[in-house]
Amino acid sequence: MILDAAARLATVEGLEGLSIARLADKAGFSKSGLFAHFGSKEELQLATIEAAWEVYGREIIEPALRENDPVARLRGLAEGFLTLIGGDVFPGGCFFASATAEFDTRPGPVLDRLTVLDDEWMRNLSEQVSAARAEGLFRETVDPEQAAFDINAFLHLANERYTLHHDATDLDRARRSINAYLSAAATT
Amino acid sequence: MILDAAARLATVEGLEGLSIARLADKAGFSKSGLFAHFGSKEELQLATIEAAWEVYGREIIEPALRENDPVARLRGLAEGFLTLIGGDVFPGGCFFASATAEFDTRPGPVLDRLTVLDDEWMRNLSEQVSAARAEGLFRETVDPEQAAFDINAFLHLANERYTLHHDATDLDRARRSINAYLSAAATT
DNA sequence: GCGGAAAGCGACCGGTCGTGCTATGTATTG
DNA sequence: CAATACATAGCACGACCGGTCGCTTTCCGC
Repeated sequence: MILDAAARLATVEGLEGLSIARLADKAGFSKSGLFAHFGSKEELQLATIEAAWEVYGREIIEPALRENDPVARLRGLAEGFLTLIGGDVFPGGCFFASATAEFDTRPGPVLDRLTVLDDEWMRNLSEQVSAARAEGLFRETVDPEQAAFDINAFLHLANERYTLHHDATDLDRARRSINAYLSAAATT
Repeated sequence: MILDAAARLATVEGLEGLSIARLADKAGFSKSGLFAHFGSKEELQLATIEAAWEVYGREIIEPALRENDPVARLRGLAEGFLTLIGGDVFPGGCFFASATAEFDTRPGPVLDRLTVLDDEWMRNLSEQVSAARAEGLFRETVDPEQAAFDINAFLHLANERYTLHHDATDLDRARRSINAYLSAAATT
């Protein structure tokens, strides 16, 4: 519960800007009481990352991977992301986009973990493209990593712009672009 | 000169995380001496934004807009962005991507200015698409704002990933995607 | 050569940060 | 019932933050 609040707060104030005092206040603890659970701020950040990743796994990845064909899984990942962003779970937009933007020039265990999880997200996307190609649903000319890059690009910019303007138009733009992209990649 | 250093530093430490003391140290001034030039930290941030925007105008926008046909201008904007990102002017990646990610949940004059400049950047892109359509270079089915969104998405993700991994592959991915996109939009 | 404005400096303020150390309650266990 | 483990709170610390103040230096118009 503490970590869920931490993840939510981190999208607004940043993972580093999230102060232990404010988080403790939000969770109804004293500063030192909360601090005792984690040995350091970095441990708190790492635990917050895991909590956020669990949300993504539960809300996006697992439901999407339960679909039958790879194209549906791909659509599930994208739609799950856009739905999560459009909801109010993370008031400051995608947790990992915020955190990565903040830590991309701050080497250390936090950035390492964020990098691993971003790679895993990209791998999830590209694997579905590979599978779609293997099943003959996508053209052979479609490069899985390039396709993962493109789809992720639409999702990321939608997140940025929606966080900024809270206008669902930007989410729909990503939906339209991804639809067009998948249609162009399809064999039929 | 101070503001150029500020813009460079801000991409690494963040526009808010950039402390007056560290900037003064970097620029060879005393803290109070530097502070006297700006009435507040916010004024410093706003001045830094203007300095960074001038770099973008000089290095990307103006050269690109000197091209003859709109498609070349579009390519110029994209290539100018990727070249600037790939250079070492902004060690922490695109200044505006960093700053916007940091301030997107922090209302105030800084966010207002960032929003205006982002709109202007998007307008630059979409206007070239409109012009290309008007000159018969792009299909009538191409939506200028949607196209600007898509191209900007490729550029933004390339920036994120290049800042993270310093691997030129990500810049090339954006180049490839934009090339494919422009080819698909062309009438020929 | 001189006077005043401007620029730059160091010291300092109140506040917040992360982080230790210590005490107090509160269960659990023998 | 006593003793031990654990969760939480209180408090103080050093570091750093943005910001202020008064002093010194520098420079320019006369």
